[in-house]
Amino acid sequence: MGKCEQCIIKQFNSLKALTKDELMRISGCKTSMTIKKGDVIFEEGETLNGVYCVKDGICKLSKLSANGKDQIVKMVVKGQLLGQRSLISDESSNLQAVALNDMEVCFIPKSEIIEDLQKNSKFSFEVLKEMAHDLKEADDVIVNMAQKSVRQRLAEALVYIHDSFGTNPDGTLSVLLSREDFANIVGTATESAIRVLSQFKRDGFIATIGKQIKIENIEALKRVE
Amino acid sequence: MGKCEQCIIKQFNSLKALTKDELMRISGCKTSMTIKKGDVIFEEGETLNGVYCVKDGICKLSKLSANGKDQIVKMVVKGQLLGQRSLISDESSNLQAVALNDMEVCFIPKSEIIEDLQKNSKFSFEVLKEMAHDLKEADDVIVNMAQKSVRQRLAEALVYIHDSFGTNPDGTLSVLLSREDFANIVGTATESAIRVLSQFKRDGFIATIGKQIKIENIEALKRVE
DNA sequence: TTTTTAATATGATATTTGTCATGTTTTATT
DNA sequence: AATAAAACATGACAAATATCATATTAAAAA
Repeated sequence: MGKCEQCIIKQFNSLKALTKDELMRISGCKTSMTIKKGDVIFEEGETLNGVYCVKDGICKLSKLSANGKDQIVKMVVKGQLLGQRSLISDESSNLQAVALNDMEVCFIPKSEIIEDLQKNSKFSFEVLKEMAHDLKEADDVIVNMAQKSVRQRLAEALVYIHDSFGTNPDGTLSVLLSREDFANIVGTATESAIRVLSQFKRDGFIATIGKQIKIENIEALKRVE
Repeated sequence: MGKCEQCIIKQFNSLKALTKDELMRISGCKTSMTIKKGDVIFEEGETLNGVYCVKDGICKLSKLSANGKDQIVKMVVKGQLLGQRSLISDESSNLQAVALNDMEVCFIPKSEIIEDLQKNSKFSFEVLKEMAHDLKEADDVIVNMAQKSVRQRLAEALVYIHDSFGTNPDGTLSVLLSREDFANIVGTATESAIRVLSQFKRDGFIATIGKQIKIENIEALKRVE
């Protein structure tokens, strides 16, 4: 089992603010685990007993709406933490987390991390900064959902996924999402998402290889209105 | 000028976690101010030099969308803080704040409060809890925007405003919003918001006295689908 | 490989929402 | 009080999106 003190992943999140001693203690009680693509990491309403540090892979955070559709609220990648919000509010999870890839994560028990949050103000300030960033992003998503068309939102989602999560050697998006996932990010019916993607393909903005998507003209996607 | 140590407002926000000494220091450098209804407290993109503690009144936080419409993201009332997010991220404001009532606020300079955030971990943990709560609410708004109809969103907005901000003696909502404000909360065209309100009136869910709104059947509004 | 199942795709149509025009009421100003 | 300006209201129509039906294709299982 790897040691937190030597783990490079923590450079990308607020755990970097912990002292060497704190990291050694965390290291001693953490659990490394592998999560398979499609597996549920935690359910909406579930009580979380700690946070996950994502060492590899990517997952989606979604919430079930009254109409039976899942809305994807955020995607969490390698380097980020998962579950901090619920931990801090001391509430059950507001969202469901499902792996989009095979993932490697470390689970850190609540008791250990809460103590550091309350004592190490450098650490809690780092977590605070991350949360402030997430809140800004969430506000921006609200405005987009409320004011932009499905076509615009889908174009932006493609650009976001391309820029944030990168591409495979053949140029296809490295995160493989179903058409339903795209619909659930954008907040529309699966058929509508498919129709818009088909249109983008006809326009030459994207190409598809099976369900894989390759962005052919990112500037055109950015210009979509 | 009032003293922070004796101010009851702070019981409603994270300032309660400050020590007596810290409060006395804050008290010495804060500025009390009155803001008139309709006045802009800060603009989107403006650099904030501190936080506001709302002693009385209410304001809206909104963001201008590319299509020229303002989207109201949150409302801040008596007892709450304003501007913490930008302060923590050390970025210019993502949102515009406009008073919906005459307001009384205290302005606390950034330099004073940042110091406490970094040194008093009890305080930063309280701010963290507030931010976590805001983030949860924002996630819920995203899901509503994406998955619910204008009619549902407007019904929920009325219930929310009723339950959170209360009513006048005559039963009308104590926060007086224009039809345009309602449209900007719900994320729809002003005409659409007006139409839905008219329908609610015809259905007997609400009554209107000029632009004032009185909720007649809150249960029916909660059941709207 | 064959069969079965799930995902993707598209047409037809209904519903929701936006836009523009225009009239009415309320509020502010002279 | 008279006038002007803003906010509210509603009709007519257009555009966007959802829904249902049904192919088609791709993936999984036998």
